[in-house]
Amino acid sequence: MKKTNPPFMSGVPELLILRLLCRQEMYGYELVRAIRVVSREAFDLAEGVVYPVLHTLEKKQFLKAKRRVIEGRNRVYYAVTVKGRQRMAELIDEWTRIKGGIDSALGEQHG
Amino acid sequence: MKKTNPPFMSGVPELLILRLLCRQEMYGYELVRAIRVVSREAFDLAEGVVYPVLHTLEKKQFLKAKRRVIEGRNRVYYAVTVKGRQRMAELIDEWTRIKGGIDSALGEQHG
DNA sequence: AGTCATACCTATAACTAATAGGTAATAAGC
DNA sequence: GCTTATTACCTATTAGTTATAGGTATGACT
Repeated sequence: MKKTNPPFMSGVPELLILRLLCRQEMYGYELVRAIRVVSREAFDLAEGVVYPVLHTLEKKQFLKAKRRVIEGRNRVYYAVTVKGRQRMAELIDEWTRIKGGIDSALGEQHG
Repeated sequence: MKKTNPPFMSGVPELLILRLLCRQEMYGYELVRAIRVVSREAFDLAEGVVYPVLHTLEKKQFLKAKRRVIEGRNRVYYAVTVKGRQRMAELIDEWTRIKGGIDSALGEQHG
């Protein structure tokens, strides 16, 4: 039995990754830890989540990958493209809209 | 080409439906319009979305269905069970956690 | 008779996060 | 020298959910 399709998580990994990479280039393993930090431990996305998203975003030309060897280690750094920035802006708009919709449906007593 | 799995929508129909039915019993067709209203037009869930969710929630015993004939029309009213209220509380907790995580990841400049 | 609104339903598709593995190199501890 | 932990990458599979696009039937209104 596997716990999949958890509520409210669709689009979240993509948004977090684009947001972090907009600030600075990073590699996958680094992103996994950064997501924990910037979300204040709200998210703890496994590598098995992050890497496939990176590959998908690269295929869609939202990211550009650069392979580098640092301290004898092979790293794949990702940078956000112009298309990627547009995508992030769209996602933030969607997020804002949906957050507003849910919160007004819940009413103010639920914050 | 079909637009499926839109970002940030997972869990949303379930939460909205539980929330509305917690206030009062409603039937599916009524829910479709109510969702538009309480979300201030942020959501416009089609009947093809709402009905399957209702059936799933009933199977999981989060809802109880009562068939009635009103003004010559057949309606299926749904009421939230105790289990359903617990489920809604869990969903709201999740929502709060995830909203907090995303907003702190985005930073305050994005509201 | 014909159209619109009401009221219910299902089959299919598309996608996506999560799990559970796997590989390989370096660093640290004993 | 050997073992373990950390770094760093990867993929196959599953499970489940929203969205679309249809369909059926009744009553109201023209």
